[in-house]
Amino acid sequence: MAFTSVWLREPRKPGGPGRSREEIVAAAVELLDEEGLDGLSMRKLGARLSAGATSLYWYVATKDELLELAYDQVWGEMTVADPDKVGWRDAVSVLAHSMRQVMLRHPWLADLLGRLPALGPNALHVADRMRRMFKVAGFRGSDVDFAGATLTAYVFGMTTPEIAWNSAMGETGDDTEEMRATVRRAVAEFPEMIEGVDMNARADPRAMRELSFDFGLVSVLDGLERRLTT
Amino acid sequence: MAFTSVWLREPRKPGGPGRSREEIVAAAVELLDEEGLDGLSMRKLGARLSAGATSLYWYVATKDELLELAYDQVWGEMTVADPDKVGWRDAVSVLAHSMRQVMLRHPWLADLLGRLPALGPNALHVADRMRRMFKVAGFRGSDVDFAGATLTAYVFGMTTPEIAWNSAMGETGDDTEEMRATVRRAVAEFPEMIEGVDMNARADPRAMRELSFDFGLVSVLDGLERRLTT
DNA sequence: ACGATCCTCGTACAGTGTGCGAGTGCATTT
DNA sequence: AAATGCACTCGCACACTGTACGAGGATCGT
Repeated sequence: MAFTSVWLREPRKPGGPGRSREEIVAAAVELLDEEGLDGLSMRKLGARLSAGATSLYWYVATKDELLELAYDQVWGEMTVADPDKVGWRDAVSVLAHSMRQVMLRHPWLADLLGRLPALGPNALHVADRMRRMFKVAGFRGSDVDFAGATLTAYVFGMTTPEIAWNSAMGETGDDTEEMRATVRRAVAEFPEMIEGVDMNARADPRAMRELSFDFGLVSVLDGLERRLTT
Repeated sequence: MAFTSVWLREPRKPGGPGRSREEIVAAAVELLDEEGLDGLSMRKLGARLSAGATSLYWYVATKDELLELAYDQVWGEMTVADPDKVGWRDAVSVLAHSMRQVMLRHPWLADLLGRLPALGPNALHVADRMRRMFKVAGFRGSDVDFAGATLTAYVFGMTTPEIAWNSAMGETGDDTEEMRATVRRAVAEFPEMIEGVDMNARADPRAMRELSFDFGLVSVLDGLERRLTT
């Protein structure tokens, strides 16, 4: 059996006197936020809960299961609007921005996206609502899924490099003049690139990324809308 | 100093009598293709080259550097067309499909995308050519970068879950009836989702993903094109 | 023959996930 | 009250990881 997931098997009975799965997952998310995916180890997590490392294995079968739980936990932070009230374009747009914000808040999410199936209740809830949005928009049949896949692909694909950039820059936030110089040297032989690097040097990176995200989002929404009228 | 990269420092002089960086990187790519990102360890890679694990550290400062090199290596597999000959839409479309194919061929790529800066020569070459494509299309200023970011975001965001799905399904390729049943149980309480799952059950997954990719790609290209006319 | 330089690798250390089995405390049954 | 059983904790051990260090070998210019 190649395919397993926490969500496809019965959990242990809750309500016992010991620790709970919830607080373990909450602590895991905390630790992940503070130290990143590599910073989460069973021993460290155990220490944070004043427990032995192997105690956690009573509540969770493997570390991967724990990651699945933490993963779904943050899916719960996405805000989904009702397309019947605000219109499908606004609803989708709000969801897209919300996804981006959640990813920026939990940078380790990007690492998990490509590795875990999104079968948790929170992830399914978001997917369910998104399907509704695109049905309200007028999509039918497989196109509903296609449109949803396109939207999430864009958001994840756009935000993932943004996160990589943030963490590469470390805590300083902005890129230093020195490092911009070395990058310029690296792209020296690519004429088109030099232009781009020089342009970006004069701009506020954070605002630039916001602009870039909105530009692409509007494009994607326009492109999807066009599928409806033909 | 938070930011480092192989590409921003001088490499060791090549041409010595010993092993070369090239064959190490080539072996690393082989091993990655066969066993995935977790399957690559310095000891295993050393064994494959009939060398001690720590010998490799003469050519490469850390394992992360090696990954950066392997990463850029496969960027070299992308095929870039000349937009002056085939038109920008075709050129971009060919590149997008090529990116997807390369990712499917080297599934570990998806894991690295969010973690490494793409500063290698091959990655820069692709970025350079893509800039050209969008300039030929008519984009100016920052919009050139925005359009490029949108396109790559879509391709990576679409292909990454596809890879995750493939590897979750393991070698069987297709999803079994049994597992489709368990998934159906997981989504039982989300009305919109059930419909989607049932629909997909009757379709060939591989063809479906191809369709989905093309649907989104056309949408993105249409959306970008619309930015030009306003 | 003698360095110097390039290159290899054994050993060691701190860290990882987790299987196993012994131990603790509480609840229920006898 | 005693005994049984269950829920839970955790120390130890194993196989594995990346890589710092330093001792050795090989090849070359002189």
